Amino acid sequence: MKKRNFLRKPKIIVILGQTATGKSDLAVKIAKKVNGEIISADSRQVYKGLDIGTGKITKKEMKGIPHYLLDVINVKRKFTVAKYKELTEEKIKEILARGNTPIICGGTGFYIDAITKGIIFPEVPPNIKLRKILEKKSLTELLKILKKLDRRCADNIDTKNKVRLIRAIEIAKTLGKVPTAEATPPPYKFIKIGLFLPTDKLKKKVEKRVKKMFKDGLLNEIKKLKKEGISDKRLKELGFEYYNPTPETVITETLKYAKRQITWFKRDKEIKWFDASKSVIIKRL
RNA sequence: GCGUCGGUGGUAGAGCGGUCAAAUACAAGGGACUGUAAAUCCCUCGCCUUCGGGCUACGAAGGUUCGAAUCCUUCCCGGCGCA
Repeated sequence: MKKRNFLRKPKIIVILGQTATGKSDLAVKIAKKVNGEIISADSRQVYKGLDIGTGKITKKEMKGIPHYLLDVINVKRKFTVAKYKELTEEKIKEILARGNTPIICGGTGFYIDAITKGIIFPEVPPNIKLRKILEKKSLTELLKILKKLDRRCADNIDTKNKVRLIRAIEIAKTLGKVPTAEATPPPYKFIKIGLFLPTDKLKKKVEKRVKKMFKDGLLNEIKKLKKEGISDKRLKELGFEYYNPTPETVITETLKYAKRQITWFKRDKEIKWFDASKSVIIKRL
């Protein structure tokens, strides 16, 4: 009995899915039942000061459950998946050491996969200077550069995707070549719970949520960011909520994003999906 | 009422005798994704298809022409100007 427990991989609960489906709520509920501690998986909630626009959970809503990977960096700086992976793996270990259950909760599929599939990122941090130079070049120019550095990679890359081309060059320049995709399965057992809503219900939920966002002072949040010296360009990067938002644009953009999220999650067959409008869930675990 | 400009695919909007099922953008649908990921990129997008093509389409009906979204006539609808 004892032996089997010892050999079993520690369990980690993952709650993912579309925006506005109530992931945070569910995470807190589950955390209460299983001595859980929550790690956010949201590429924007990591920033301090992006609260209303990102729909960040409030202190009150946390109901005393510890939350991590929220507010870990200044908006002026840039966060990356690799950093996310590093910090999250650290947190997982800490939580497990305490004898609690880590719960990863969020909608950024790439971040979740980084943890869950153990993606190994080549150790080449972004080179802003280089990127600035490369950005001015055309696709064919970039491809030519990459071809010289790493023929094989150039033959396989999406030649129309500038962002990817630039990153490949960045890696090849420092490593000599671009390593093939790598991953090591993490020593955990992930239980993936996906939340979704039927289109009409999602729409209503998003509308409600966006209205509340404006009522809660999204515009003030933006004003504050601007006062802190955040440029328009940066605000744009932070998402459609942060650049000249109106309730209409935010609603339609959110819905579009929700669809893209589904495209991402669809290919992960380990996810167990639940209709968030039907309040079943929990139980075993 | 007269004059004038216009009516094009889900929307906006090109085309103004053949190369037009109709540029482009957006919306929609599908997909990719290994350090920007709410990012970035790709495909499909009238109907049918044995993927060669076939059929129906640019407000409506006629007409001119070998050939019309494109020219003419009438009608219907909308904007503007004059009464």
